[in-house]
Amino acid sequence: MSNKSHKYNICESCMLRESSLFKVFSEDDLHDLETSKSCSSFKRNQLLFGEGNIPRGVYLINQGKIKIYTTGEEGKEQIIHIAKAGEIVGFRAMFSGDPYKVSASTMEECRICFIGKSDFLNLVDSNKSLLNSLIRELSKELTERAGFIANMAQSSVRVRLAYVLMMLDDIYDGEMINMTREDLANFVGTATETLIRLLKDFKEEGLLRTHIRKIEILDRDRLLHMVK
Amino acid sequence: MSNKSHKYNICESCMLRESSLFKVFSEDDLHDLETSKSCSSFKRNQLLFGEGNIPRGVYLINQGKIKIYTTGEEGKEQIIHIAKAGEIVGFRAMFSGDPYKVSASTMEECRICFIGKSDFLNLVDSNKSLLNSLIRELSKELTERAGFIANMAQSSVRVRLAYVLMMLDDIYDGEMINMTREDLANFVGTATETLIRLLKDFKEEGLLRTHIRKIEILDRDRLLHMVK
DNA sequence: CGAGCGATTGAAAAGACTCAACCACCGTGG
DNA sequence: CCACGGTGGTTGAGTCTTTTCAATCGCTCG
Repeated sequence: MSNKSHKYNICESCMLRESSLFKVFSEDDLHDLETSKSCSSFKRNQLLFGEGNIPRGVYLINQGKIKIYTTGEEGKEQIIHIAKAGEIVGFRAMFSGDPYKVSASTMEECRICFIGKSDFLNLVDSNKSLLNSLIRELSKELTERAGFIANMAQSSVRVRLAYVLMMLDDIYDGEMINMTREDLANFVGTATETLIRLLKDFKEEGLLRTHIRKIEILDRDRLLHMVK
Repeated sequence: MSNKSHKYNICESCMLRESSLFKVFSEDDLHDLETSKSCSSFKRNQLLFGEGNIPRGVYLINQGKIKIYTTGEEGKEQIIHIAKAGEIVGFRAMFSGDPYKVSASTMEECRICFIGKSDFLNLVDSNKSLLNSLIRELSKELTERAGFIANMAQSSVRVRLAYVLMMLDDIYDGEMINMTREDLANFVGTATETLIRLLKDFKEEGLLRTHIRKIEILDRDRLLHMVK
């Protein structure tokens, strides 16, 4: 199994034009960008960047999902965020210039565009509305994260699971939630065994159905009610 | 006991010039700002804004500490952040225009400048380096928050307390940590009783000394070692 | 077919929460 | 000046939640 990813510059179906962040660009801007980005395919479980790496650019997700996580000293991961198609990953660290404090890797087959640091910074520098979009985006995430912190700090594992399932239901938007029990446990911040037991409870209560690696939400309202 | 705060526009010792965010301004810009801001004194436990309020401007802290927190349905608070002199509070929600998702109130006597929404937005609009500073600031907080989430989600209450004490030691910078046990518990995300018992343990291990409403860190290194 | 990973279950132990009571300090009004 | 009430701090005991460890099962891939 080769670890290399296939590179190609011309991608017809590139999300570039779809991404909310890049909506603000003119066709000309986008054409310039076209020449400076490089698209690649990634298999499942490939690392985009790791804690401590120096940021070299940003990643625009065309297809697939990326987990952003930190790694504890005992190797336990904590998933902080799951990025989906249209999102830009890895631009926070670029402004500070500091090494990454988190890692990012693919959770499924992905198609991703890479834009080098200087190209991206030029782009940002020449376009104030992009700056504004970035600020809005960051503010939104900061707010989301406040809610996440409150939930993690105060709630039982049961409620935390309900909360995370609601987040994932949004992220997977229509599709079934598709991740290993271990990843899910690393998102909720609990032991895999505890997670499995709670999923079983939820299943028995008719809240969801489980499949191999997949979870089907049946009663969104009741889950939401548990959380708030 | 009057609940009104004393308003005054001229404040000689205003932190405006000290704040890292406002370093980028010229004296002229600052002079303009001088006319549009209004400074006030606040007593302990006064609310700056509450969850659901519409943002009307930003708050620049001259003196004192502000807690930013969410309130659960059962009234339990979760402190997300403690802002200190020099920080600007409440500007995230301004860009999105959404109502506040958090509340802010004073933890001690405070002196605070208020800058109205339109004044602030004009300022930001006319000054790209301020935008850049804001982005850097937001990125930094986002990174901090990632670490906080990981800690809250994965660690025992004991380690979470150590982590929060380290944060507070930075925030109180030299001074003793000064907050009620309840607030501290609401920061760590635990019951007040549990917090008190752990503080007692830490005290017996020589890590800190407790006073009324105050905590004196004795062995920073060992606490830091518990966390990482 | 065998290895290995992911999922699952059971049982015991540890951790944290709840409830209930009590103490200590502080400012107020009589 | 002192009793009073209130807030904040502390302690104990019992209970529930969650973790840990150990073992088993099923499926997929080489």
